[in-house]
Amino acid sequence: MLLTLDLQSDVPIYQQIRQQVIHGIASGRLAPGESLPSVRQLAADIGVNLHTVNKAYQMLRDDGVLVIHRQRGVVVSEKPKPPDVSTFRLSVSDRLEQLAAEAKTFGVPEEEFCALCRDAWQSI
Amino acid sequence: MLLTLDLQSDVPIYQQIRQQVIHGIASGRLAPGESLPSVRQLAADIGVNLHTVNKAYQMLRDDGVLVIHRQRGVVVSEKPKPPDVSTFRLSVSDRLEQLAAEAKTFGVPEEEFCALCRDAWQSI
Amino acid sequence: MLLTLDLQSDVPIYQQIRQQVIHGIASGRLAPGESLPSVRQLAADIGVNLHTVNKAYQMLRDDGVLVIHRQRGVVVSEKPKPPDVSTFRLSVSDRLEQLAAEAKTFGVPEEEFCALCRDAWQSI
Amino acid sequence: MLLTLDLQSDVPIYQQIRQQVIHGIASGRLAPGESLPSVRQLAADIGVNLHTVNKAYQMLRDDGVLVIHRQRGVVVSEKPKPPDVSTFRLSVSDRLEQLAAEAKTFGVPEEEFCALCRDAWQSI
DNA sequence: GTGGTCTAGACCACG
DNA sequence: GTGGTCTAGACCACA
Repeated sequence: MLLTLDLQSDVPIYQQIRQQVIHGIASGRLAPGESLPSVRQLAADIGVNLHTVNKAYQMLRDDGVLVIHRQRGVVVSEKPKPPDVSTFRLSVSDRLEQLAAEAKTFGVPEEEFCALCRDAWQSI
Repeated sequence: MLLTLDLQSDVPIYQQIRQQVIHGIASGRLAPGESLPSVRQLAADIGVNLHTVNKAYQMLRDDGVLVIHRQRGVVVSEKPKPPDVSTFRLSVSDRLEQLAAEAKTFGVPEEEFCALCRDAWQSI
Repeated sequence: MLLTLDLQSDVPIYQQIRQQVIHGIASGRLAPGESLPSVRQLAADIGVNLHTVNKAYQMLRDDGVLVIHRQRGVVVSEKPKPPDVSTFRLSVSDRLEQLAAEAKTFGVPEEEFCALCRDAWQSI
Repeated sequence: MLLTLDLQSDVPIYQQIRQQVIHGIASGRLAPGESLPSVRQLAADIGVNLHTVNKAYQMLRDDGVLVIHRQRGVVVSEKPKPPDVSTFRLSVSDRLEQLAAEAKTFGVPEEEFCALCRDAWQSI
């Protein structure tokens, strides 16, 4: 498992870690049941503080994506499910609508936007 | 023009203002050439700090969405164009991919994601 | 608002803070809409680190008990509701059953246990 | 005797063992004088570390729930009594009050809380 | 060795 | 001045 971080980005590091883990699961590079490096290990690997990694792991645990196993360490959950499905859908819809509005304002036609959406899914 | 802000949100207020202006333009509620309230006016209307409104307006100007005339005030640009089209496309693609990965991880199938994308565009 | 902490307790400090805020709300000493001291202020008052207070505040925000207002600071939510009501009920039931089992094992009869429950509610 | 452990829970395993033994006694599934598996036996059965089981047994012995004979092994005490009755009552009251405060804060009315208490006792 | 908790001190975004 | 983020280093509970 390799994470590519941009320490100069305005996106918080723990968010980047969270996103990359989610992307890894979506793409299949991280299989359910697979182990992730320990907090300390990952922190050392990517050169950030252990608390930063821990925060990302905690968020992913709250999201139901990771399971913090007392002996087996950190593993990918078998069935990642958000705590509240309907809230999750609304959140996705909101962010999509905002993205769509931005695209439309800047002259992207509907067909192209839909094409971008399909491409995004495919490129995972 | 009515802005609905959520002061309790973790999204910065200036971002909310920016998003709502963009949404207004995308939806047609704000036509090109139309005037927006001055920084002072809007700040007073929605009860936020001058600097906050100013920051949002500056960002929208940098995005090519607003034109700020010394005398005619703040007006919606005739043809909003991002400073760098290819950068803009990449940014949209990135955010879409991230959204798609999140959806996929949480069990949303591809067809439903595409449907959500279309709905998002329609509901603008 | 006065918090009484036991720094020697095995209960984490941020848990104690959380419990006392909840107790304060239940007892009416903290009214909805009322402001709480800032993270730094409270940390200084009770002599703990700011991060410890922050963790407690974040948990209470996640529980819907507090609202972190961008300008008004930290205030008690108008209608504290757990994110998932049914999960909350189950959690309370579980903890009650465990408590009941402990009481029964140590010879507390049913009537007395129920009396203790009523007393507990009354003494809030 | 069957123990159901949740290795993913944030509750320490030795606590889970302790709770389940207490619950077993309260429910009558474990009768006074009945034998429990040895530390080694139980550890092997449920697949945890020796020390973990030992810690749970020691706590239960300190609580007066188990008697550990060098030859007869581990047996359920005839009349489980906490070392200090008044301390025990206070502890139960404290935890009940905390639970009640939490319930009240999250909108559970008094009658329902009392009903939950009765249910908890019945469902042992 | 693992994660959980706490401390101390720092910089930045926000309003 | 507020909370958000990150770092560094420490101790402890758990297994």
